[in-house]
Amino acid sequence: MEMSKTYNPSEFEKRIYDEWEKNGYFTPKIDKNKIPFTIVMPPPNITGQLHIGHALDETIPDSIIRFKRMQGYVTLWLPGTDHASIATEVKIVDKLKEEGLTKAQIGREEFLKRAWAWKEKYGGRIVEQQKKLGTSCDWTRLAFTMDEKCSAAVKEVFVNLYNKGLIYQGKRIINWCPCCKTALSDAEVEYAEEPSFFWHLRYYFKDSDEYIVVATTRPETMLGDTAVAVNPDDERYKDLVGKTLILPIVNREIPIIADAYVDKEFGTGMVKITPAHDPNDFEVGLRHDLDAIRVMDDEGKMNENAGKYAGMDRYECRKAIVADLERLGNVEKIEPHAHNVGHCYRCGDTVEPIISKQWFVKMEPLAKPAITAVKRKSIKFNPERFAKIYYNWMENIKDWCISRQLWWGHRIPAYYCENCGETVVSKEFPKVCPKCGCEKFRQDEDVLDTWFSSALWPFSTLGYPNDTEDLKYFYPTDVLVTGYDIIFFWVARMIFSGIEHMKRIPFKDVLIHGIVRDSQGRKMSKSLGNGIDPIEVIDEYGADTLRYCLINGISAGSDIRYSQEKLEGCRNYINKIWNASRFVLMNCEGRKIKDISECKLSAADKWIISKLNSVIREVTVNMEKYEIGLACAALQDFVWSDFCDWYIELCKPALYGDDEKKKDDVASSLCYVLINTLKLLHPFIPFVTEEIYSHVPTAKGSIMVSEFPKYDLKHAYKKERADMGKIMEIIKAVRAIKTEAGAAPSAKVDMYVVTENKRPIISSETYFKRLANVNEVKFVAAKDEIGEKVVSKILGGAEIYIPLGELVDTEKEIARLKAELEKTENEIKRAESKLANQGFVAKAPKALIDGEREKLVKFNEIKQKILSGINELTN
RNA sequence: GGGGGCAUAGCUCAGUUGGUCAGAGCGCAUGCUUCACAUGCAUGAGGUCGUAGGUUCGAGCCCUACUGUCCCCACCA
Repeated sequence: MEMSKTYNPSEFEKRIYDEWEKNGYFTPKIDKNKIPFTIVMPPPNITGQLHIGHALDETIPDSIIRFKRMQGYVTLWLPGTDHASIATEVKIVDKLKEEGLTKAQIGREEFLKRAWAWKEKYGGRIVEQQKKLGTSCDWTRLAFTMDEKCSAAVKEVFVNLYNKGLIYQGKRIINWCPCCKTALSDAEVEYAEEPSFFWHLRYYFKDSDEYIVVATTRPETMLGDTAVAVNPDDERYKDLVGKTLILPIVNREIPIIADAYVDKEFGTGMVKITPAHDPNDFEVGLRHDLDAIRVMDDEGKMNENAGKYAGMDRYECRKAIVADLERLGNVEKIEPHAHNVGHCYRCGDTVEPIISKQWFVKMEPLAKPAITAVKRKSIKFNPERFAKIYYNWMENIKDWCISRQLWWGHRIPAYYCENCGETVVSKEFPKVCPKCGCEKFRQDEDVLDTWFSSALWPFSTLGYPNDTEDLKYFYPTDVLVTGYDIIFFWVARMIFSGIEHMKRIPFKDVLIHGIVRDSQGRKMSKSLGNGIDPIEVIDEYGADTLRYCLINGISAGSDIRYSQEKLEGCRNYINKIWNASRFVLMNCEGRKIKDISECKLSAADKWIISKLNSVIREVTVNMEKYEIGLACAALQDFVWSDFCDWYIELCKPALYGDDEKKKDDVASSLCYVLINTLKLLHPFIPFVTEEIYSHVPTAKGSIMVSEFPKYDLKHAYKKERADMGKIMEIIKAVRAIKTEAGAAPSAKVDMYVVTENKRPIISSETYFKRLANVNEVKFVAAKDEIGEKVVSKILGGAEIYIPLGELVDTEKEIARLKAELEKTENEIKRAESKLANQGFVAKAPKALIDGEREKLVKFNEIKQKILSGINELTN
């Protein structure tokens, strides 16, 4: 089948993906004699649709895995999806709301039924979208964080950590989202500065008209105050410690205590202490044995401890309390104040610090070896600077609140004896209470933080806790590719989990990428409406174009900008590849395509083979360093400039000639370069390369499982490379002469050459004819043999003269030569001053000094030639 | 309050261990209907590499300070 005239990706992408999948190319065959290469995919949420961030997140590892697969590794790219506890639950609740129902009304069992139905319905959607992108992951191993495998791992890990004392239940201050009605971990809270007020309140002493002033940003919490604290070193208040205050409105007696936590300099130096609603106050409360009085319920409404405010919403209550305090004369002043407020990362509601009984993971013992692993470079962050961010988090880590008051998720495997209240943590439902022998238990109502299961992903998906073949062969994985936004949520937790439970790091490299921004550098967001739907882009431009647009020119850790112009540029590049391939294949038709070792190769053939050889090395080296952007850039330069603009043009004289044998040789060389170029390109733009490859007569099978090109010293061809460089320089010079003189590029001209090395020029005459529209190449000993009306270009080692007759403007030519003279003289000056520098001659490497000397000689020669040229014209 | 990124041609960005490194793409100008491609070809204009010092024979590249800008972390009530 012929290749169609234009690049039309929609004609083949789907077909090709189906072929790959049908042939099982994505599924590795475990082979103990070969080296595995493994990547686990960051599991997208089942609530999600593929967005541009996913597209980037998946194109990078896909390029890496395709490269490694072609290099002969046994590659596994393991895909999966995440149950996304809160995100999914919120969606289900919303849907219930539309039906006029609540969670409580339908009950846990029915709710979970609906959640699973949701998963069945939407969980697969993103998978189909990933396939459109060309992701070469092993779908036979598709995992889900709540499938049997992963759930078994979660239970195993929970029980083990509990038995080691690393999971505990405690009543502590946690972040509470009144909207989602669940506890959150510290990582799940996002802080944003908001304009607010600083309320300065008067608290009177017991039986006195005197008062002190405390400042607060959350006046409603005063209902739960159980003390006022000052710094023990604060001379101003030393005498007040131990005195009793009367809490306004509530009329509770509260003491003034001394605690080092208080900053003397800030505010009034006196702090109201609310142990139930502030993490610091909670600590103070513990130290001073204060009561913790909760005044807010789980919905963010004031509770029975709030007296007459009970039932009010927290903000409503704030207003009411401030009004009441003002009326009572308890407000000293109110000043504007920018306040850092925590928000739920899922729903955006303001998070309340609330005292609550939750499950926690004790972090310090887990964090320590995880820090060491990175310090020792067992795990390497790329770019390295993200290791710092990681250390910063890990070294200051606090215990991880893992229980969530939700239904969708891994239910905590803790059971309470109905009789004596004993807690039993076990993988199975317990039979007998170890304490009282009773047989009745109820399971903890809560589920685990979504990230608890994500943390186990690199080994839970491979079969842990069972010692499976997969786990033995593929663990630890090789590289984790993800965005910097989830280093804390995910990367850090996988690292300590892998070390703790597998006794081995989960991956060797962490490749961090940035986020995709719009053309103006803004984050893509729903509210701005500047988001890009990757599926629409794929439908219009093809998956390869989108992929290339995302990875071309990226560097690790940096954000990238997406723009229509860039996208079109990438489409044009692929179109270029398409058409160059068409040209090669058209010229291979009916020809005898031989191995290049059996061909008589021209200088141009050897030149391109040598260039190809270099780019093979460059791509390979960069891909091994995960420098995808550099690999793409080097390749694009080779393909467009060397291969298309030069080599194909250099081949045309022979292809359009009548030497059939020569035509076979040129076609063979073109075909060789094309095949290897396609292979180099395949990891980045897999569809189009596969499609073209299928039309190449000498190519067999799928390019996806073909061997990646290898650098070969035999193909260095140093002499031909230098010769062709000279030829190309002359061609450019002739073109430039014509353009500058205002001659049409198509104007046939004679070319006079003064040179000591005629050989490469003689053998390249056809190139000058074809690429520079040269009539005839004539060698002369000196310029005066040519006559008047010539334009000259002095190159190192050759002088080029073109007689242009009437087109030669003597004045213009003199000016041009003078400009060139100036450039040359600058070069000479530069070289001279360098060589005059004692330090340079004494300390610089010899090759550099010699190079500088050679340059000086060369430019001096050129200078003389230009000078004589100017002289002649002036006379 | 800590920590980090970025600052190079009009725009978006490359510049690996300091020595042809001043680059690419887009845009711009001029010229091309040559049989792969106008989603193209050719030629060209454009930057004292944020500012000020320092190290070095030699600095976009290393060090220090500053300015601008973006981001992350942190309990300042």
